[in-house]
Amino acid sequence: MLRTHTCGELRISDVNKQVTLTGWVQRTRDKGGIIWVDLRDRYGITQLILEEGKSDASLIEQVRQFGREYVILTEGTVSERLSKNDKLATGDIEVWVKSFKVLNTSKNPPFTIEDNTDGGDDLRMKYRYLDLRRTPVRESLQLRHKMAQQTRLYLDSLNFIEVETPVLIKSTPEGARDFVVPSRIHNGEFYALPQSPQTFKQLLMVSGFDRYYQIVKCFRDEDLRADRQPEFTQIDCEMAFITQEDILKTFEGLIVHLFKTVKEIDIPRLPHMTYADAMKYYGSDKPDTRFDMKFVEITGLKGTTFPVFNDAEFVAGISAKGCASYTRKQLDELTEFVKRPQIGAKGLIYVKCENGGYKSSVDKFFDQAALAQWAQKFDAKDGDLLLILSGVKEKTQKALGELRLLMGTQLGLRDKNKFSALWVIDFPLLEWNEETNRFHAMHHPFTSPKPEDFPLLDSDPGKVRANAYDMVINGTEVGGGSIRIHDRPTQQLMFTKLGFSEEEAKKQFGFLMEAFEFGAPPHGGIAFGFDRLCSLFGGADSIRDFIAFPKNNAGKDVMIDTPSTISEAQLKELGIRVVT
RNA sequence: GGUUCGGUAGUUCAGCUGGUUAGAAUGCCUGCCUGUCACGCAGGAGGUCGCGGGUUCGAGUCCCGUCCGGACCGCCA
Repeated sequence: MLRTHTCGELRISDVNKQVTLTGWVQRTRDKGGIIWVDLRDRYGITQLILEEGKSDASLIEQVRQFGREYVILTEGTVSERLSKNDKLATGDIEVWVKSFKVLNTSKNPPFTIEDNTDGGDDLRMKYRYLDLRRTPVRESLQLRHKMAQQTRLYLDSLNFIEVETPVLIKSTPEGARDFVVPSRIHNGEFYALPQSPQTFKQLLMVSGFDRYYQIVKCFRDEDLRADRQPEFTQIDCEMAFITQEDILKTFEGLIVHLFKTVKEIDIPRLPHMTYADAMKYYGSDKPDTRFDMKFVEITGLKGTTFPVFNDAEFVAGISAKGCASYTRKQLDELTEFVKRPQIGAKGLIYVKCENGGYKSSVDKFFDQAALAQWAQKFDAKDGDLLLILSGVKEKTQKALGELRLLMGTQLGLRDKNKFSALWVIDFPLLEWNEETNRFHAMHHPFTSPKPEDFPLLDSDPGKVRANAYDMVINGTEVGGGSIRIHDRPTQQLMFTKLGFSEEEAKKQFGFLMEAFEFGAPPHGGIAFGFDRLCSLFGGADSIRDFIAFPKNNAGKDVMIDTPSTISEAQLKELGIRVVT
C-alpha cells in the first residue's frame, strides 16, 4: 500500500502519528505565510498544512504549483488543529507535511468536483469518471451497493439461490423490442438480449430450485425516460409451491428489510389495493399514496343546463385543501396544464368554497344549492378548491390523476423523505390494443388468470382479472409479478387468446410448454426495478446517478461514443449489409 | 413518430418590443494576505452568441431549416 491511512479516517486520537496519505487535491488555500491543502479520496477530506518558517521552503514552492485534481502522496505528522471544522469528520486534525510526491498531474477539470457542481448533465456524462469523484454521485452508488448487499442477505436467509441465466437468448414477438446480436457462426441468425429472465426462472422452478433470485441486467430497445434506461437491473425472483399471499408477504418483507437496514426506517405492512380501486380513486395503477385527495365521481347529473356534463361518460374531481384563494392566473395555469396535449383534457371546472358560499367557473349553470351539494360530496370545507374534469372515462381518469399529482406537488404533499408503499392487485389479464386490433397480455403471457374469472375468457376477455400484482412506492412502480401458468393446456389457451397460432406458439415457447409437461410445480414470482428502487431510496427523480455509466436521453453513451458504426470487415463476417 | 423547453466566456446563466464596445457569477492566470476550510482583497486573460439560410439599414434577439441536450406523450409483454 502506498498509504498508511485514507483521507477520511484520522481523528484526534491519531495526533502525533506519522502518516502517509494519497489522494486528489480538492483545493489549496494559500493565506500567504500559511497554506492548506484539502486532500480528497472516496473516504473523505483531510487538511494538509504548511507554514513559512516552519515548513521546508522547497515544499512550499512545490505546493504552490499544485492544480486541482493533482494526485499526491504526502508524508506528515498528525496534529490537532488550532481552529477546528465540525463539518468534516477529520475536522479536529490536520497533517503537517514533511514530503510531497506528485503521483500524477491533472488538467483543470471542465467542471468543479464539488457537491453542487457547476457542470451540466451533458458535460457530466461526457466526463463521467470525473463526475463519479463527486460525493453525491459516489454516495448514490454506495447506496446501490448497500441495497444489493442487503437484498442478497435477506433472500439468502430465506433459502433463495442466485442462479445466472444466459444473456444471449431468443427474440420473442411479445412485449418490448429486443436488442439483437448477430451470430457470426450462423449468418442471418440473431440472438436477442433478455428483456427479463422470465422463461428461464420458470424453467428453474420446473428443475426444483424452488426459490430463485438474481440481480440481473435486462435490456429493452425502447425510448428512454428519466427513470428508464435501455439496460437496467432487476431483482428477479421466483418461488414454487406458493400462493399469491406467500409472494406478497415474502417480498414486502424484502422492502421492509431494505428500509430498515439501508434507511433505518420502519414502514408499516403494505396495504392491498385492487387495480379497479386504484383507477377509480387515483386514476393510476401506481397511485402516490403519500397524500389522500381521492377522486369523487359526480357522473350522472342529467338534465342540467350545462351540456358538457350531460353528455359526459365520466365526471369527477378532487378537492384541494386550502386552495380556494387561488388567483385567476393560478387557475388558468392549472387549466393550461390539463389541456396540454400530453394530458388532453378539454377544460377544467373549478369551485371555490369561500366565505360560506361557492364561486365557480360554472356559476351560469349551477346555483349555490347545487354547488353546495357537490361540496358535500367532496367533503370540502371552507377554503377548499374543487377541480373537476369530465369526458371519456379512461382518459379523464388519467388526466385527473395527473392533476392530482400536480396539486400534491404544489401543496408540498410529496415529500421525498416520506415513503408510502402498497400492493396493487387484481390487474386485468388482457388489454385491448387498437393498433394491432387484438388483446395483449397486460403483464406477460405467462400470467395466470384468476380461476373464478376463467369463464370470462371466452365471453368478455377484457374483464378477466389476473393473479398479478405490482408494488408501488410513492407513485412509482418498483416491482411487479404474477402467479404463473404451469400447465400446457392453459398456456396454449393463453397464446391462442393472444392471437398466436398453435405453430407460432410452439416455435416461440414450445420449450416452456414442453417443460410444463414434465411435472412443473405451481409457481410465481416478482421482479423489482433495482435502479428505480435505488433512486427512490436516494430521493432522486432520475435513475441515472444510480448507474455508474448511464446512457443519455437518446440511448447514447457520450463518453465512449456509442452506439457507433462497425467496420466493413466486421459487417462482412456477420453477413450484414447496412441499408440506410 | 409527436409535444415542449433549452443551446451566449472553461462552466452555470442574464441579455426587454431588433440598435452603438455582449454582461454576472464561478473557474483560470498574476500579485497581496499566518488559522483558512465555498478563505479574503486587488488586477488580468477569456466569446465564430450550436450550425446553415432568410427578413432588415442593422440579428444573440424575428422567421425557416438543421444538429445537439433535457422533460414528457406514444412505446416500455
